[in-house]
Amino acid sequence: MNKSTRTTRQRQVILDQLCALSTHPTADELYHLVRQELPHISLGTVYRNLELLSDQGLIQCLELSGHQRRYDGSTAPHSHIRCTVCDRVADLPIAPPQAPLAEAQRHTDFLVTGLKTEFVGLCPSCRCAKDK
Amino acid sequence: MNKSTRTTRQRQVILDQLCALSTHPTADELYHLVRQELPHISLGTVYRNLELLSDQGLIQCLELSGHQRRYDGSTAPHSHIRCTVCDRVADLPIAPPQAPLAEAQRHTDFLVTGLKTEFVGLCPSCRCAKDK
DNA sequence: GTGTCTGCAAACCATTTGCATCGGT
DNA sequence: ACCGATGCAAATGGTTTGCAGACAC
Repeated sequence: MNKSTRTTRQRQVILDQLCALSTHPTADELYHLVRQELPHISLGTVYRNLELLSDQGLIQCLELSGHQRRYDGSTAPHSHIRCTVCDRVADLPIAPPQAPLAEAQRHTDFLVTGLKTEFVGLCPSCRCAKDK
Repeated sequence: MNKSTRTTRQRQVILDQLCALSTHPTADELYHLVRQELPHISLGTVYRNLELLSDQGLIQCLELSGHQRRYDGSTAPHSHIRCTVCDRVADLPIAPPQAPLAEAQRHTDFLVTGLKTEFVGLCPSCRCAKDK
């Protein structure tokens, strides 16, 4: 049986704000946004709620190869692309590429359960900066 | 023109040890190994050399979704699988899965340059632990 | 001798945690 | 009233950096 959770104002605002965004913010970025509505919220609370919401499957936690964790309000399956220069992340509305898990399984003593993919590239502004 | 680099004993030992391993060690794991040969080496030196060697293309730096960076003495193209429980990483001697970069490009204003893939699963020992 | 590299220790930065208090139920 | 959640601040842990002395060339 699952632990019961309460609907606090903090949790609700965090979820609402995240779902209203398509920028895949870091915990800190979201913290600053939420603070405009709840000026006394603490960063620890943001972290705790993001973990809880993602455990409940209401949001998605993106552990891409960048330096900071990012969060996505959409839980529908889609891909992501990350800018190799500024680490910005965008959605890519195509299904995550499939891979031959069965073939992979033939080559390892690990139990193969999945594949994580991440497109990489240059975001519009880093792309322009580079052209100069 | 590239900055010149010197062949120090530290750099050589780090490279040799890493290439002799197939365990994809973290900087800290490698540090402890290297210390058996060079007891006074510092962790900072290990980090600096790993970065330098990977800039030179002599080793590969793995930024998988785990918590720590890992390093691979082999630069030949191959895949990796990561244990979701203990973060251990192993080689997978199959070519990295291809993806339709051109199709991805049609859906984003990023300049798509590549795809990073990472198999995930359970390593033999975490798999056994789970069976109990 | 020049300029890179090292060891050491302190700094950094994202994330986590302990604790007293608050507030949903 | 109970117990989960919060705010605060300190702790953690991986990685980076400043600096004075050491060493490769």
